[in-house]
Order: sequence, then C-alpha cells, then structure tokens
Amino acid sequence: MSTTEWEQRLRRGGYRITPQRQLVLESVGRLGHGTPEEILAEVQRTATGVNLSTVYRNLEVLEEVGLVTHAHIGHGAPTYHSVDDHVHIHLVCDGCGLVQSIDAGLAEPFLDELRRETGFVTDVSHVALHGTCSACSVASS
Amino acid sequence: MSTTEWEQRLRRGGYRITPQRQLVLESVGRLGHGTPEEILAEVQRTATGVNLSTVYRNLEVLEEVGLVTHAHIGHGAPTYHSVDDHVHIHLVCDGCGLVQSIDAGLAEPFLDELRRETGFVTDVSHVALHGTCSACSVASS
DNA sequence: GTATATGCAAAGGGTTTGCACGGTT
DNA sequence: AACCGTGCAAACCCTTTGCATATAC
Repeated sequence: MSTTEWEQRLRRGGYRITPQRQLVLESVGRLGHGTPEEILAEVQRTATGVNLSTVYRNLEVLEEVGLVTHAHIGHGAPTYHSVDDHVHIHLVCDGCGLVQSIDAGLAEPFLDELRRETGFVTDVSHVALHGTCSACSVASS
Repeated sequence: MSTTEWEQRLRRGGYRITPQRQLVLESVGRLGHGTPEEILAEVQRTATGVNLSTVYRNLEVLEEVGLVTHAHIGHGAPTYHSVDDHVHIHLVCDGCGLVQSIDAGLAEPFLDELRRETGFVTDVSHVALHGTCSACSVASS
C-alpha cells in the first residue's frame, strides 16, 4: 500500500485525515493484530492523550473504508488487523484455550459448495472455529 | 430422553434437583432456542420470583451435564437449546442480518480433513459463519 | 445438619453515546 | 465559517460475583 493510499481511501469515504486516525492505522499495522485496548496502548506510546472511544470510532471508520478488518477469536474483545495480512482461519480449543491458525484455503471446497447450494458467500476468517485440539482429545479419551 | 434422565444426569454430576433447574430446562425445550433473557421470561411465566443470575448459573450447570448447549449467532447474547435438537450451522448475513440454518453434514468433508491434518475436532455449530447472503450479493454487484 | 442453590445488589468487561470543545477542510 | 472529530463521562448490554438466606439432601 503506497504512503498515501490510506489517505485517499479515507477522503473518498468522506472522512478527514487526523493524527488519531493515522496513529490507529499505524498501530494496527505495527502490532499485526490487537484488541481495541491493545491498540490504544500502542497509540499511547506516541500520543498519551488519545481516548479509547476515539480508537473504537476510528477502527469502525478504517474498517468501513477497507483499511482494517476484525475477527472474533475468543469470547472477549475482537481482534483487529490490517487488510493486507493473509487470510487465515482461527481454531480455538475450548479445553485448553489454544489458538491455532490455518490457511483459509483448506476451507475453499466447503465454502464453494456452500455458495453453490445457498448463494451464501462466507467470510471464514471473521469468526474462529471452536472445538477440541489434538492434545485435549487425547487427554479426555 | 426419559422423564427422569435429566434428574439422573444432574445427580451424577453432583448437583441437586431444584424447581429453578427444572424450569430452566423445560423452558429451553419449550422455546426451542433462546437467550438467557428470553429463557428467564419463559421461566417467569410459571415462577415470577426467579432471578436472571439463577438462569445463568443453571444454564452453565445444565450445559456441563450435557442437557443444553449454546451457540453464538449474532454479536449479542448466546442462544441456548436442548441437546436433542439436530445439529445445524448458522449463517449470518452481515449485510441484512438474515440468519439461515443449514445441515451440519455439509461441512463434514472439510471438518474430517481438518481433523486428519491437525487433530482438531470442530464443534461447527458453536459459532455462526458470517458473510453475505445471495440477496445482498446481488444487490452490491 | 450441612452443603449447595437462590435472590439480590453490586461490580465487571467491552462498547456506545451525548455533549461541549477543538481541529480539518 | 461550517462541519467533523475528539475527549470526557455517563450509560449501555451482557455476565459474573459476594453475601446472607433458604432449601435439597
């Protein structure tokens, strides 16, 4: 993404360029992924005065113009990340809490069939799949 | 499920049989599915004095002994249902909010492969898949 | 009789909102 | 100058917890 593409995306959406907006976007990129609280902490390394509600509002705006996305991994706060990260599915073990990432391509045949049968286009990275990891499966058998 | 199997399940888990417990279980069965608030409302049709926290505590107990399960459908409260209902996957359209149910069998090949490759046993009904329904796909193209 | 379950009220995490002020355009 | 964005505080939804009382065993 070029240095000013993010600015253009915001302007095209009718939004203004503000230091907070830029800091939130940069923090997400630097962290790789993070909850709103974690992103705030990263932002505050540069600008202490920034408020949590500003982070929330800006994550929403940045998501609307396609600069970030979020995924629900555990039961708590969602995780935000830059759009240019590669797409993966999260697997959460309900036994031990382990979170694994797998390539989203593994789900393609299933999602293609789903689309053929129902017309539903799935964003498989948006929510984690829950279940039992191999270690916990062994332990409980 | 026989008339007293639920009692035995609770006792085997070291739990007591209380009117509240019974009412919560029956309400879930009668509703088919519902949030804790909705279940409370159903319970209160019979017993006004029952408290929300009691519903939460009992849903947890009933889930532990395998009498109910819950699924996360929207962004709000989870939905509880009896274990004897047939397993289905929920599809939530992020465009219009439509919720569809599909048979969980459709995901079997994918989940089998996932299990073979990673050892992860997925409870596919636990969280809804998000995406775009056919109507919204057409509308945005 | 004793441990568990309940009701109530308070606190908790995560998120949104109303409002006045300040900054971008 | 007009409007959008911000900080702050309060409110919000959903859920959990501490405590005294009541109840199943």
